Amino acid sequence: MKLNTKSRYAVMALADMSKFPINNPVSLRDISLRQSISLLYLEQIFLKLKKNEIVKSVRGSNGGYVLKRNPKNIKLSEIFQAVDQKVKTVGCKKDSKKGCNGKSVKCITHELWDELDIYINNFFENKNLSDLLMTKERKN
Amino acid sequence: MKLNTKSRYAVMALADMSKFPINNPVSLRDISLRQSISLLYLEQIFLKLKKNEIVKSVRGSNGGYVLKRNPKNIKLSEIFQAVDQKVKTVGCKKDSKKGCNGKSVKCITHELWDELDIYINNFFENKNLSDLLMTKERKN
DNA sequence: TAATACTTGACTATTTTAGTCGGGTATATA
DNA sequence: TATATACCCGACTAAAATAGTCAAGTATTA
Ligand code: FES
Ligand code: FES
Repeated sequence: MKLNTKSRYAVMALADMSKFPINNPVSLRDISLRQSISLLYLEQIFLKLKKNEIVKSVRGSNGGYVLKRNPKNIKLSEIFQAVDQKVKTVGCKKDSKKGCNGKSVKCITHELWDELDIYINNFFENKNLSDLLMTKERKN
Repeated sequence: MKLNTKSRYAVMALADMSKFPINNPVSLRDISLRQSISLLYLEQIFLKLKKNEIVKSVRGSNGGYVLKRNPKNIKLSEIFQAVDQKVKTVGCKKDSKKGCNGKSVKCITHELWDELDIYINNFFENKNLSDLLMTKERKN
């Protein structure tokens, strides 16, 4: 079980932004340099964050991205959803005839994975961006 | 975030076995048929379960695998460990010079992922095989 | 002695992930 | 108004991980 880079980078980048005064556009170039994340990859990620109303963009020189809401009100679950990172541990697929098809007859483990999904999502529901900032000294 | 088939199949197969009287060898062929899992893949999985003292094998005809302990005493965390499914959501690698290297300077999100890992592992620590069996009617 | 069933390492196809490329458009400021 | 900055967006590709197969066994029992 691991996280993909898209989600990790999204959280890293947004946490980076949260350290600056709100309404002050932060350019992806700067985030890219500070966090060592490919600029082009960041662009891809921020497009999704924008579509999902987490950030808004300011074009032109001196432009960048701005958090659309206070970090306190941005839950990690929203960020994950925005970058298409779903928590889905069940293995059943509607199409398959045999085994796990999750339809009429659920397999013996189906309920377990459902429970796990809810459990993990719960973690993300209860964390927001500003939670990340209030840990003792941080350098980058 | 998702689970790989190895872990899912391992849990499914062991849950399947738990339904039979202990000391009664269950052949992989039977599990394969009941759970629609490739026999050859199951063999691979059970090799690991055996090495990790979760099952023991009985060779020859009428042979098969037997749980080494009572299902009550087999935690899901052990099963996951056995099939090399680690929960590891941090992104840092020791080698990389820049960004997340998890050494002297941990990035702003490192602690978060550590916390998440512990949280998820906790779920597996507190579930055992027999927990899966005591849900109302189950067909397969 | 035939059939069953475990043993093991190596190999391969498929899918997913991570990241790049190219060719844009909008805006600020000099 | 020219130019640099920085967002916009779809398509593409390399690399890694996953899922599963193959081949060639060995041990045991009926
Ligand atoms: S996991 Fe849903 S039916 Fe098996
Ligand atoms: S996740 Fe460990 S340093 Fe970034």
